[in-house]
Amino acid sequence: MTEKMPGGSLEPSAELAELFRRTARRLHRGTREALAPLGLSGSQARLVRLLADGPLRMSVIAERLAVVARTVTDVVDGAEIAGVVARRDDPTDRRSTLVELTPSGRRLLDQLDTARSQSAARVFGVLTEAQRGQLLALLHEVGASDECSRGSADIPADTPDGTEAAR
Amino acid sequence: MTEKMPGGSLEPSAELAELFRRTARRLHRGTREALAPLGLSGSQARLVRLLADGPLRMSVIAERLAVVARTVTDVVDGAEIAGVVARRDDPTDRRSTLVELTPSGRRLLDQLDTARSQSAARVFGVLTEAQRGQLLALLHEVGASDECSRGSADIPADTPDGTEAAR
DNA sequence: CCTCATAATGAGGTAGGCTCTGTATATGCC
DNA sequence: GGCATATACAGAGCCTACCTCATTATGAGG
Repeated sequence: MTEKMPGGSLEPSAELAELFRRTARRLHRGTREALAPLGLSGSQARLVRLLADGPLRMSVIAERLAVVARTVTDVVDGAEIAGVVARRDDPTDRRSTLVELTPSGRRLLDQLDTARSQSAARVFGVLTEAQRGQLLALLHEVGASDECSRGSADIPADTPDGTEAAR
Repeated sequence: MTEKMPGGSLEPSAELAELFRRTARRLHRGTREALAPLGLSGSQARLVRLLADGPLRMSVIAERLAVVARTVTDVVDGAEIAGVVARRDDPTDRRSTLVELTPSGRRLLDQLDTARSQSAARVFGVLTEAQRGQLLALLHEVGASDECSRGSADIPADTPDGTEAAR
């Protein structure tokens, strides 16, 4: 199965990866176009959605968005400039900062949802309801195996196994 | 779980998009890590693989990689610096340039294949063979509906009302 | 007080795209 | 032959979305 196939045939996993890449890129583009009129980037939009339920600390945001903390600073910076979120001191810990939606950010929530649904539908709309369910289930399964390979917040010192240590 | 359901406005497509994004990112990371020891970036690796069957014109590469022509210049630049491809004049058309693998690039093909398979397997390995087939079929279907979003030619600009035009 | 951990951020980098502009070269047409 | 147009590439510069490393506050514990 790992032998190469002259003529362009690919192994299932590799082809899967290729197709995945393409589709993800299509989604990315579509999302960006849908978001452009709202003045938000994709990350900023995800941040806004994340804050719909209330203020969060930067570090919590990092974890939820599965990015390193430093990245959150930039995302929040951008969203703050766009006027959709605001930083506020955490009264319980003076080291940390809370990020919350501004009224204008809150008003955007609906549009964000619409934009996302529309751009997603442009890609997945060709599937039947049942197929979308299938795809969803498969992706959930694939995603469920993701626990130690990706540290949203670091995993600095002791990697238990080290199979993935590449930095 | 991390999603609330605001009146059911979270459609399956949107969740699909989110999951897709995450998985694609995981793939991307894995690929990059697998490629790092070979000294290639992901684009460069795709280029090398594309050239396995013989030299190609820049414009053809752009089409196959689904990027704009200008991007190919940079990818080829990088791959040329890495010593895995070389530019050559097209004898049949003095306007165009052919890109071909160097011997060292050709030697990399196997490793590239291995790296890709391994990193893809790390993500999709949790699925059964049948599930992978299912996923592949679904992605093919999704991808088949593409056609008009690539930035190489087209865009007939037939929406003069401007409400939806993002370009 | 001293030390260590944690929270956020400043500085700087990478990958992978994009556009707009400019410049050869080839070819069709008058 | 001369000119317009299409093709192919490159320079310059922008973007998103990440990353690492080092630094500054602050908190917690001995």
